[in-house]
Order: sequence, then structure tokens, then C-alpha cells
Amino acid sequence: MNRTASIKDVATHASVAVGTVSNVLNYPDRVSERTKERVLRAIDELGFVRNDAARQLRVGHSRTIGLIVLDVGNPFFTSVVRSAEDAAALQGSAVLLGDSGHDAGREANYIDLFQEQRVQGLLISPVGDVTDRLDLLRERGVPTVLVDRLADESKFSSVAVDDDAGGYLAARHLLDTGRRQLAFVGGPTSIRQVADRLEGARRAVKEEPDATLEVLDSEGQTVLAGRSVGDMLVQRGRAELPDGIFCANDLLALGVMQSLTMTHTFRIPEDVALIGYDDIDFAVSAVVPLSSIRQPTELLGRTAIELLSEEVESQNPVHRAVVFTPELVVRQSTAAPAAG
Amino acid sequence: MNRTASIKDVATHASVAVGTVSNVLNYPDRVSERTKERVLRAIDELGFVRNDAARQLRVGHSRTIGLIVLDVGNPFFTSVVRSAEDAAALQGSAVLLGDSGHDAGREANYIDLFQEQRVQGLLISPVGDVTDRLDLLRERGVPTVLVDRLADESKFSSVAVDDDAGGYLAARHLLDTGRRQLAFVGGPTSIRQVADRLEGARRAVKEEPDATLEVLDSEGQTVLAGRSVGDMLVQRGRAELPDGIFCANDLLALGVMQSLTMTHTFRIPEDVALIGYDDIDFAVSAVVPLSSIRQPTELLGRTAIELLSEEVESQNPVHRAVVFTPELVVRQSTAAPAAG
DNA sequence: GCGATCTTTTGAATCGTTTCATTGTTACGA
DNA sequence: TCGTAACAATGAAACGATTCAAAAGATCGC
Repeated sequence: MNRTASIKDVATHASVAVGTVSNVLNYPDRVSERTKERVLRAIDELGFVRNDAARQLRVGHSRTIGLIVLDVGNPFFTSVVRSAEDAAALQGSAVLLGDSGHDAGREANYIDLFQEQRVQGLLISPVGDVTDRLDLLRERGVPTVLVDRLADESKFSSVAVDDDAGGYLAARHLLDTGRRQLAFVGGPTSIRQVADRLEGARRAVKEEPDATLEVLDSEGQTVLAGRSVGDMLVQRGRAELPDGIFCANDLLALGVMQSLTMTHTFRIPEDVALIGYDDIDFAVSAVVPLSSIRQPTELLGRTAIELLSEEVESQNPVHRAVVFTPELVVRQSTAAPAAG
Repeated sequence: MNRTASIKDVATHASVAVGTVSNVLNYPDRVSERTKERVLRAIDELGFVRNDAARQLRVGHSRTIGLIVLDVGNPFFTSVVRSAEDAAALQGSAVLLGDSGHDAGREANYIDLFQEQRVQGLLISPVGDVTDRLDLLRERGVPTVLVDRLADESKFSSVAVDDDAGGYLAARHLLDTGRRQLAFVGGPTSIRQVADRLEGARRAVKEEPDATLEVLDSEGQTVLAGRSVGDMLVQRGRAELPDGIFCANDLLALGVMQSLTMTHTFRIPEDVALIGYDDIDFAVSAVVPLSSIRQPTELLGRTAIELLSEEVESQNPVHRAVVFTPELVVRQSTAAPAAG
């Protein structure tokens, strides 16, 4: 009872050869009803559970897919993760999840771990610019799909959402509702998503000669970071307040909102309009329901798995870069000001 | 270049025996500087990556820990997951994450998968009453720690938060601020946490002769479910509205809040006080900052890993049930009404 | 009853590690 | 120079599955 039963034990117990047991497990219709039944009974009686390491060693690859995201706590990734898991389950694979937390070291650890596990392939939302590390993966022949980042199609497949378009949508919407002094709140522009969203916003602002865009740096992408940016704004005089704020994600926006509304000195959207990005579940239930940019996260996860399957199956892989278009969701936080 | 290099290739390339390569990998100081260097160079040149399946097959167990949660999207679990991952990483293990989504079938799949992977042990937040399935795990000798659920100490270790105490805290707080017609909003009471929180609330209400507690069923534990309960309340006349609502979690509470405030017919906390559970990040940034019950989630994850390690290491395991006490967080949603 | 054909079962070889008893090498004191 | 101890390196065996060529058994027509 101390050691777990092996396929050999099952074979002995059912008085058949090991090959037969293996066939029952993998090719049930190669084996007669009678013996199948006997083997299954033995499996049950011994509580046999297949040792996947041995299986994997023999067949040469696992049935798992590695997925490395920047932050599981971020609802955007949570949603991607879940849809990827579902899509993987449909094709009989399991997902190993790693959270790099924007840390290149942790990311590297997970890449190593997953390689040792001989995952079928890797979905990764990479930290910063890691072209060399990714090239290494490519050399080693690990099928890899970049998530939420556009890739050179000669090297990798990728799924992404057009962040420039999203940024443009958000800023254009603020402009369309009459705002002219815009501010962009976002973490380090070394993060590609942030940079692209800002770029899109700039593009929109350029279309209006009298509009300006100020960039406010935040320490990360959390509610707290947003709150400290908000506090900073509150400390400015009313005159210097922008009349439209675009945050690089909803968490930031909620933080800013919280800070502005708690002081009761500024009203949203009358004094300042606010729009976020991601359209997380909480956007709709914020102090003032938050306008946002919605990304098709379920589609992202599913498509990523599909692209990976393509790579795994074909040996001379044709890479594809799939780009989805985000969508504007208007709520109260950007309602047109009452008058003038 | 097509096949990945094995330890044997490395041995040949470095002109040493396979055992030596293995020693370089696992017991670096059993081997001389000179050969170590040579082996490491060979590893580098061939791009060798250890095959963990083979290693695992030989040593008999993996370096991974299975973790099955009810819902990764739920901030409570996200936090537990993260702290468990960190704690596991410290001791050189990786966490395989599974999301059962409250579905017994998916849970069973993950349990099977993880058993095939020969995980060191299992942390599980089980779906409903699964004593038999868990007993099976115990028979098979898979060290298991229950998360967010109290266990019979003769069978399993567990980490949990005292939900009865939490429910009491919440209801007591509503009573202390003068509310008397209380309502409890919660998913099916077949969920243990929900039942316990309700029980605790009942205990508090019994202490006040003139207080009543009404139970409102919700379809699950999401913002949406909360919204539909809220809509139902709005449709009732004002007279029939409770003056204090305790929701089994923050998502529900945010949904209820959203519904009540959108109609502008009821004010929180003047007409009705609202308290949630979990103190998720968004509680503080809700329409009306939400009072809640905070659970020590990081501690939960960390402790779960510690208990598991204990089980893995000692062969005659002494199970422990660790219970943490939750904490009341008061915000505006339960502020005392202006005047009687 | 026999050969041909088809189905079922067999079991040795294999995957890539780790382990460990054995062999080889070096250093040093007598 | 030799013996011994300490240290390094060796390589066969083992882990538990899958695979596949070959053997065994069943079925059928004549």
C-alpha cells in the first residue's frame, strides 16, 4: 500500500502482458471485451494511476502548455488565462500557469521550468524587450505564441489587441465630448501597451488644433498608483486641472476616481471626464460608472491556443500575427458636461 | 539540431561519463573544477535542458504542487494563489494551478491530472461535499491540505478563516450602528462559507430581541448576481426594504450597491447600510466605499504550503487545522445614519 | 482438416535521468 | 618506494510507461 501500483502490477494482477494494459489505456478497441474488463477491474482494485512522467519520457512530449502572464491579479490576464485553459482542455491539454509579475528574473525561471517540463509550447506575455531570450526559445524549437504583443511574423505567431487604436478611441471620445485639456495617466512607457495607448491618444489630440495632452507618470498599474496620481492632481489648483483624463488601465482610473471624488472638490464628469482601459467587471460599478475600452480577452486566449496548435502540428510553421480591435464603452464618467 | 540534446550527448561532447554530468547538475562539489567547467561548456554549446520527466521518473516524485481553487477570477483566490506560489518558489517547488469553477467534474479532472503528474501534494479548495473523493486521495497517499475549509484533523490538515466569526462581526456591526431589519444576501447555502457566514450573522441577530434577519438567495457570487438581487429589492416598496444588508462577498455587495444607487431612490448608508466580505481591492473604490470583512489571504496561501511541506516530510503525519480570524473594515457604506 | 486471413496478445527495447558500487587517481607520510 | 586515505570519475541498473514486430488464437471457406 505504500508504493503506488505500476502498469506491471496491473498486468500481473490481471494475468496479461504489460503491453495489453497499455493498449487498454490508449487503444481500447485493440483489445477484446473480456480482457479489457479484467484489466479495468485490476486497475480499479489496485488504484492504479498512470505515471505521466514515464509516459512523457517515452513519447517525448508532454500534454501541457506553458502560459506566462505579467500579473494574474489583473482582470485582463485572468480572463485570458481562463479562456486559454478552456480552449486547451478541449484539445486535451492542460495549462501550466506562471506569473512573472513584470519581473524578468521570474519570467526566466518559468521559461526554464517549462522547458524542463517539455511543454508542448509556450504562450507568453513577455516582460519588456526580451528578443534574445525569445530567440533562444525559437532556436530550441519550442513553439511560442506571444500574447498581447505584436511579433515579427517571420519569427513568432502572436495575438494582440491594437493598443494604438484603443488609445485613439479613448482620446477621440474625450475630444468628441468637448474636452480639450487632456491628460494621460500611465506607468512606465517602457511597457509597450502603455506606449502604444499613449501614441494613439497623441494621434487623436493632433487632430484638434486647440487640444493639449499632458502625460502623468504612474508607479505601476494599480488602484493605489492611480490614487497617488489623483492626490497629486487634487493638490494642484482647480485651474490647472485637465478636463479629460485617459488612464492606461481601469485600475489606475479607479484609483484616480477614488482620489478625486473623496475630496468632493471635483465632480466626474462635470469638472473632469475619466476613461479607463480594459473594461473590467468593476468599471461598471465604480463610484461613477467608468467609461472604458473593452478588449476581447476570451478571444485572445482562445486564439492564442489555436495558433499554438497550428505551430505544434505543422513542422514548417507559418507564423501569424492576429490583431483584434478594441471597442469603446461609454458610461457616465465621460458624459458630456451639463452645459458650456 | 532537430532533437534536443540529452545528458548522454553532453557526456560525449565533454568526454566524461553520464554520471559525471548528472553530478555537475545535482552535486556540483562532488566534481573537480576542471571537469565541471568542461561539462558546463558542453551544456552551453549543445543547449542542453534537463528533461524533467526522466528525472521525475527516476526519483519518483515531481517538484510541483497542485493547487485547485474554485475561481481564479475571485480576488480572494487570486491572492491566495499568489502567496502560495511565492511560498512554494522559496522551497524550490512550482505550483500547478487548476480552476474548478465550482464544477465537480472539472475538479475531478484536475485531481486526476495532478495525480498523473505525481505532484508532491495537493492544496484544494473543494467543491461542495467531496469527502469520498478526498478519502480516495488520502488512501492513495497524496498529501493534501484543504484550503478555506475546515477539516477533520484526523484526516487532513487545513487552513481556513473562521467564517462564522466573520458573519458575526458583519451582522454585529450593522446592529451596532442601529440597524434592525437585516438581510443576508448569499449564494446557495450548500456552499460552506456562505452557510457559516449566515450562521454567524444569525448568532448576532439573536442577541437583539427586536432585530430580524431575512435571507435573500443569489444565483452565484458575482457582481451580476448581486445586481439582480438589488433590482428585486428596488422593486419592493420602500417600507419593505431592510435597513442593513450583509452580502456573502464583496462582488455581490458591489452588485447590490450598483443596483440600489443607479435608481437614485435609496441612499447608502442613509436608507440602507451595506457590508460585504473579503475586502477586495475594489471595495474601497466603490460608489460608496464598502465596509467589509478582511481575510488574511496571503497568510492562508503561505500557511497552506507550510502545512503541506510538513505532511510531505514526515511520514506519520500529524494533521493540523489552522484557523485565522477575519477582521472588520469599516467604511462609508455602513456609516451611522445622520440622525435616528 | 487445412491454409489463409484477421484479431488479439505478448514482451523486449526504448526514452533520459539518477544512483551507487566500483574503479581510477592523487597526495602524503613513513 | 610503498601503503593508505581522500577524492573523482565511471557506467550499469533502475524508474514506468509506450511501441511494435512477432507469436498465438480465432474464424472462415472449401
